[in-house]
Amino acid sequence: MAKDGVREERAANRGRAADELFRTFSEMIARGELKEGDTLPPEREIVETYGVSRTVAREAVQALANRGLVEARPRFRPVVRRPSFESAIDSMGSVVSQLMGEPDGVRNLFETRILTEAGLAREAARHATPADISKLARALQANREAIHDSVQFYETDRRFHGLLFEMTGNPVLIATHRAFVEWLAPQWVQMQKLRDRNATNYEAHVEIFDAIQKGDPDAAEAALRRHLAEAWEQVRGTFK
Amino acid sequence: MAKDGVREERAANRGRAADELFRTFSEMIARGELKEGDTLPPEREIVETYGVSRTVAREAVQALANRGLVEARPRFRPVVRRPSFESAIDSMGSVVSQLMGEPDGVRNLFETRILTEAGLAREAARHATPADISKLARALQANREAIHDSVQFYETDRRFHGLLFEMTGNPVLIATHRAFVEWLAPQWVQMQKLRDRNATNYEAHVEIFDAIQKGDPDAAEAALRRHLAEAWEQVRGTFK
DNA sequence: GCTCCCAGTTTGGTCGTACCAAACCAGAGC
DNA sequence: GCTCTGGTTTGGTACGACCAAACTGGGAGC
Repeated sequence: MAKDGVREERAANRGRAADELFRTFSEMIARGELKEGDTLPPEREIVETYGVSRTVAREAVQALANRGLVEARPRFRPVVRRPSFESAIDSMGSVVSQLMGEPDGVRNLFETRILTEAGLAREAARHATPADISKLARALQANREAIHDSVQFYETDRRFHGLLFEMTGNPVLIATHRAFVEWLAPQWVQMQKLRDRNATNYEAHVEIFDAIQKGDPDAAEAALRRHLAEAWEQVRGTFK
Repeated sequence: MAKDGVREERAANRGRAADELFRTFSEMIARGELKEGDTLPPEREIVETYGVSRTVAREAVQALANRGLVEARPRFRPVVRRPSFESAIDSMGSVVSQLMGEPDGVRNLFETRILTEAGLAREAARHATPADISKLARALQANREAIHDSVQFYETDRRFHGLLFEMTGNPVLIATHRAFVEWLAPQWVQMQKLRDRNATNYEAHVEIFDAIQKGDPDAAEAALRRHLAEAWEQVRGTFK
């Protein structure tokens, strides 16, 4: 009863041949048969190799692209991208941007950022190496020099906060920072014009840095929370 | 007229008609024209309304489904799902599972969990309401009663930790917990058999609870870190 | 021999039609 | 009122065709 077997398999798969093809390719990528930078076969070749229609082949490739496992551009063979937490977070992008519509969405995300970064500040205060400290010092210096250039200040601000994430050497956290920045950026641009805030924010960074350098987790967390809470007030202010 | 609009737009974009359609629908969802639970039009109707081929219509719907904006099942009209952080994290699932292949992937993720949960433990110690405390107490009680049933213990364990996330009332964090559990679960099942560990883990939970109840953030964090670090050792042990 | 250009080929994107199977629906027959 | 039944709806799949842009190879011109 081969037919029944096929039908059963289909039923188990919710009846989608494309899903099976999708799984086939993702497993190939997982196993390393398809390495980063490799290209998928042309659609017409997939058709022939796997005995499916081009419809199915295309759907599978689209699914791979949607999940960030391959990068597909018109008229180019899809390129395999080894999945990173970055690409994972990328795939959330469009969904998250929808959530930003509601004020609570922004608030919740920001709150999460505060919690995460507060933890990182403590971590930094406890485990920062001299090399970490000097990196932070340099970022702080750059931040100070950019006080009168809001665009530049934004960059150096981002860099300073980003260092807290990078110091862990944990790609998940590094990707998380990128996500925070990317998702919250739209809320930020509106307040970039408040130049007088730059000096205040720089001072806050100094406080955080000092606490980390002294190895005082409580002070580091407190300073960071003050800093971000203040930033939140500014964001919320431009809302209402 | 709508037809001409669509065609013009496409000409400007030089391709990717499906992306246009995708944006059209996601904006409808964002604006609330399509509410949670509503159904998308049948594919053949989309074809007619927007003057595209069924290929394009299907691709757009598929993209919506991949992003978790709609839920599509064979032979049923796609149902609109208001994007939640949960669905966003869902869309990362397949990518993340690939990353778990590398030991570092698991470690990095677990490290992130420790950082997050340590922060939550502090938060709980400082801001837990009597209601929160009693919820924790009940979870702890259930945890104790399940010491001799590993499956049940796993459930109550999960619940106890989950409460730390839920206490914030922040859906981002709640979804994060679900993600941690889901992604790390495969590493967990292998160690469920170590029944003697249950008692140890329960004791750790008690420590955490006590610290929270006393309102001692440092103790709460320390207890939680000890607990998770120990769990990590167990996971790593089953690896090598 | 080298460069440059052009026609033919590859490849993804779109369209249209056709058919299937499961779910749905409405009316017949009891 | 109930069940059975056959037509309709709807998503899934298959072919086949055409387009536009990128790629390729080889010949024209220097």
